[in-house]
Amino acid sequence: MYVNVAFPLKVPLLTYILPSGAPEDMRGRIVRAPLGGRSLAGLVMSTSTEPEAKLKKNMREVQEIYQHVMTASAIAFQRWLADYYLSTVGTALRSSFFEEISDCVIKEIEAGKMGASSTSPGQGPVSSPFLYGAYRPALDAVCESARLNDYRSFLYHAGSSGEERLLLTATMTHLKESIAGAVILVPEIAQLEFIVPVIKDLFGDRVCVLHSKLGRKETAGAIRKIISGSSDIVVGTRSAVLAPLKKISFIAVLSEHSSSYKAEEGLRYNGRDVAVMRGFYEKATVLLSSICPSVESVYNTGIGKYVMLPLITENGMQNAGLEKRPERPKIKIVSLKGSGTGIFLAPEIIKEAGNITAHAKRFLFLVHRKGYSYLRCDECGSVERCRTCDVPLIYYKGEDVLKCRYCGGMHESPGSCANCHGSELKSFGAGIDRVKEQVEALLKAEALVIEKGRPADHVYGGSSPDLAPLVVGTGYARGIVHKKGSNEKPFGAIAFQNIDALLLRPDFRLYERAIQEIMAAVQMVRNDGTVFLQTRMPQNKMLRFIRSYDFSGFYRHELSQRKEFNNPPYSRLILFTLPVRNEPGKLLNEIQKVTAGVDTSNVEVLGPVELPYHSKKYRSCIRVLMKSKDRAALHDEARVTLKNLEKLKISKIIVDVDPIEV
DNA sequence: AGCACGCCGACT
DNA sequence: GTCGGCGTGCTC
Repeated sequence: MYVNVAFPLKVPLLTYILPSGAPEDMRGRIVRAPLGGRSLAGLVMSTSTEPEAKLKKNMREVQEIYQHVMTASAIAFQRWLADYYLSTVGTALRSSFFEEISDCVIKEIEAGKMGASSTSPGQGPVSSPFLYGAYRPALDAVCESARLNDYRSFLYHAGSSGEERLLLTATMTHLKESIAGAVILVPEIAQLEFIVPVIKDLFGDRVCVLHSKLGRKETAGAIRKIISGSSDIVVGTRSAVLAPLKKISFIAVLSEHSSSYKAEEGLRYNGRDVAVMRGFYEKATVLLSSICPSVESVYNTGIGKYVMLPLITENGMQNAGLEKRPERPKIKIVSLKGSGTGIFLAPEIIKEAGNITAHAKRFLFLVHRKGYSYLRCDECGSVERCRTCDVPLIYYKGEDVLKCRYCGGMHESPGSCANCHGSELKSFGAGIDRVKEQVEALLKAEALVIEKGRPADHVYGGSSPDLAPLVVGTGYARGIVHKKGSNEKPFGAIAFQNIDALLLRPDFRLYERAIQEIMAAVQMVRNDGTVFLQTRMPQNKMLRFIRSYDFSGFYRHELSQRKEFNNPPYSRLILFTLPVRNEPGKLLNEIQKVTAGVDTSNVEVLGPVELPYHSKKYRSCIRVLMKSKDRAALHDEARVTLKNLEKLKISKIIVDVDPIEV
């Protein structure tokens, strides 16, 4: 007997001889085997009676055989993971806590105390059961599927993140007796504090938490609980979807639209997509929910891949003894069209900000640019740009310097235009510092600035920043300002100072991002409040859909656009990025030769192109984007292309299947 | 991942 | 002349 073993390394499966007397059921077991000069734990992926003849001579023997850690379906899932993300099983295993698993298995064997521990029941539900009546149709659909013990995915478009959690807890309460293994995903660690206590109330000690900020020991502890069987309900961020549960009957993905589910290093998987596939392999029910679902997911409900759950009706809420769903905040388009170039805030918004703060409520100005402004030559109209990245440089007034947002390069404030040597360089456009300046001048009050990388040492009028009535911030302000554990909405109103900055980027997903960002802002505003969208293009179709919460109009229009330009979800993308250290001329040529070999009957190749790369070690990067309607053909061509690129041996290659930022 | 092999700069 | 830098290759 021979075994094909995967190691948590970037190596293919290796074949070993089994010692006589080894058990028959080797697949899914951990073994220890010699590799190079050392001995390493690996996973038996398959067995064979007759290996390739040429290997027979130098084949080595398995040294130690341990227990099973994976079922046949878990192995199939690992193979899919490696395959789909154009990687190796070893790399997939490494992302799937294999090292922690093998450590734990080997340690426990040595200590001689391996055995199934008993599971303790939870304390029972604490949330009032009558609430769940409102969710009846959605709830019934999910529960019925779960009881069938077969794979199905649902998409729930919730009215608020509270509703998302409510359907989840309702489902888990109803399925309490039948749930055997569950994974609940949230996009960011901060969200865990809202959901973990609720799930712990239901399932007690069966719950464990898994996220990337846990230390080595904590991760090892969580993995030990999971593989020993004492914990079968895992709540966590992206990586929790790979938790080594033996059985999974239910998977939930909250805020499924979030780009945080996409891994940006290592195996670049999308936690939401992996959740769906894991559900498929484990015959689990998958519940995706969001206050603003991704265009992909809505498309998937259209083609029958997911089931769209019915919204909670006003009627249903009344029948359940609930008050009518409160009014949502108003979304108002404010035109800056025709205003002077030095005006960054419409009088209407300033007036409302004064009004809001006068009533002891808070007002947030969201600004999507850093620093003070760009600099433009008054003579020739050219904007100061970064010499290496060719993006406009940002002027920081306080420090009197120009910085490149891309490479971080800093330049002394120039006295004259780089283009025509004109001496009049004027501020143009507004960043967060310039908006703060204008807010303070117009409202004659101090404003708090919240920005990533800027210490929050500013204490407003002697009290804590939590109370500052006027706040100017980037999107980052969301995480900071939300009061812990409170259901109260932090703001009376929010203004997107320049929504056009979100609508004019060269990315086919920009409208989707914009609506998601606006809906996230809506969640932070009191129901009687307003979200202002300041724009110089008030007739923009997307803004008009968003203003009236017309989601179906939005998705219909967006899908038709995606179809017209053959963008996802109507096509699939695979992106190769090759960072380069010096002049890429020659390399570019060689890559050109590789990509020229692609069979373009089904697959489109864009590039290679040289682009700036955000790193000190590398000067730039070369990108090749492959695109196709046919997923299988795309993967086949991409696999061949990757092999040929690897043959060049000039650079490391970053492979991104289903990239988000293109 | 580790460990070997291998080809160019500062040292006894 | 050697010691050692870490860039590429291999591990059943």
